[in-house]
Amino acid sequence: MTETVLVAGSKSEQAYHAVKARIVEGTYSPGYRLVLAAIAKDLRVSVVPVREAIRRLEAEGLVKFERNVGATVAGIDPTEYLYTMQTLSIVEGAATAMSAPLIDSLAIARARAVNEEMRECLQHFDPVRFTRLNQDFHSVLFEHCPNPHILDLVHRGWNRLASLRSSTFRFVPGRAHESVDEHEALLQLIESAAEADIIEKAARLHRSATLDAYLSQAKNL
Amino acid sequence: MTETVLVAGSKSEQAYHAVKARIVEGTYSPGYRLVLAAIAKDLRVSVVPVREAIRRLEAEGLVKFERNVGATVAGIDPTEYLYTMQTLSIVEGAATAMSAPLIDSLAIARARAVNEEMRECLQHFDPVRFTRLNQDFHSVLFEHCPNPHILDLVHRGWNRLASLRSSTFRFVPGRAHESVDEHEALLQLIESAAEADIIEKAARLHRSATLDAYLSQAKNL
DNA sequence: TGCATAGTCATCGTATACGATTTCGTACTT
DNA sequence: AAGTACGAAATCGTATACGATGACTATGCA
Repeated sequence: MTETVLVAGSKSEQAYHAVKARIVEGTYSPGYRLVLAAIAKDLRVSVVPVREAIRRLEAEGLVKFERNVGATVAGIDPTEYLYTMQTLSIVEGAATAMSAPLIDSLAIARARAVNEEMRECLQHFDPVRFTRLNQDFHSVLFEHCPNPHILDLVHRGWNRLASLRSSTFRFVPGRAHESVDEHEALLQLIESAAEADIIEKAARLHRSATLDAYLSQAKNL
Repeated sequence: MTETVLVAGSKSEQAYHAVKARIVEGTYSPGYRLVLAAIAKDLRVSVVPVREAIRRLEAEGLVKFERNVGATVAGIDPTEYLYTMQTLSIVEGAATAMSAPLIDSLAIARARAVNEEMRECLQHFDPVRFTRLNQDFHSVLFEHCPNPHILDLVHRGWNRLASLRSSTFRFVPGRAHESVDEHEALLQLIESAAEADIIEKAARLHRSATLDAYLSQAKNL
């Protein structure tokens, strides 16, 4: 398995994807200090493309940047988490609703299969695996969204959440069960070609509920 | 009046704001070819900070970038316009709804005053002025949104629309009158502390209606 | 002993230089 | 006359180099 991506195009691209990957997979955990020279040496490029990469990641909110000081991996303080989830609930809800009429029965079946895997996963609960399946499931639902801007916003939201090291469900394991049920309900709405409004609201609430669970959990700490 | 901004901080910042300003105010119109060296010479800096600025603008969608070819001011082909308006309808609707409970009566009065100006403006219709007032009006409504991510998305949407040279209402003057009425309706909803759902839907429809008007207009060309 | 200040080190910010790629124009061939 | 191929100019991409800024440490004074 080659470490460096082959199709990388420009060095800036390479650097961008490399750093992003390390953030998402947790090699660079929140608060990690991103030193340009060090990354450049590591990737065998000069600092210039690395700078560009960092700035792009900053624009996506994965990295916090301070002039003349440096870049750090954006922490997920609880406030940020709230903002991100709230934003995602809105854009993902919209994306799912817009996507729904375009989802064929094959894709529905695929999503349902993933959801069944999630249900099985409830037995020997593994939050990390569960979270990845969760993303897979939702991807099927919103990926057909015809508006690329909205789709992009959804992706950005998921990316930011991914930089939470492991998983939302580590904090709120109780949500996992409900989550699976709500997924099935969502699928049935889509199959029955429900109104866009209805689907949007369901998708939005599904996410808000996870956020609420997290918040009431956090309050007890 | 000094041409260069004083608080500009880094050269990258300077370049970013300078180029952005020129795009928004129309000095660089859509399709304009942004040549790094030329801009750098013009701003008395080297190309490196200009590159960074361009990349940031690319991330915001104001600039289209092609490897080894160059950057151009993002055109507003009708499709892009549609996507942007659709996205804006969603995030602005949400922002307005979240903002609504925090708007005090003073701000309401201010918004109403702006709307009255718009109504007067209907007599000797000036699309550019009308559009600016329109932005002022909506700013009052969504600016209190407590979620900075969502607010940022709204601003980005408006910025992209601003790079339309003059005005939406140049194309759909018929919408102007209805628009003013819908504004008043929105204000009354907010004053009466209507449910967030209701406000969100109203704000969203208000924008979609403009989009629909544009689309049916465009179909006739 | 504690705080202030100066000096050094790490790191970022920008300029300049050169190599790589694309595009456009011109000349040649069919 | 039209199309293709070659070459030159324009522009981008990256590396290296140096200046600027902020952080840390050590030393001296209160």
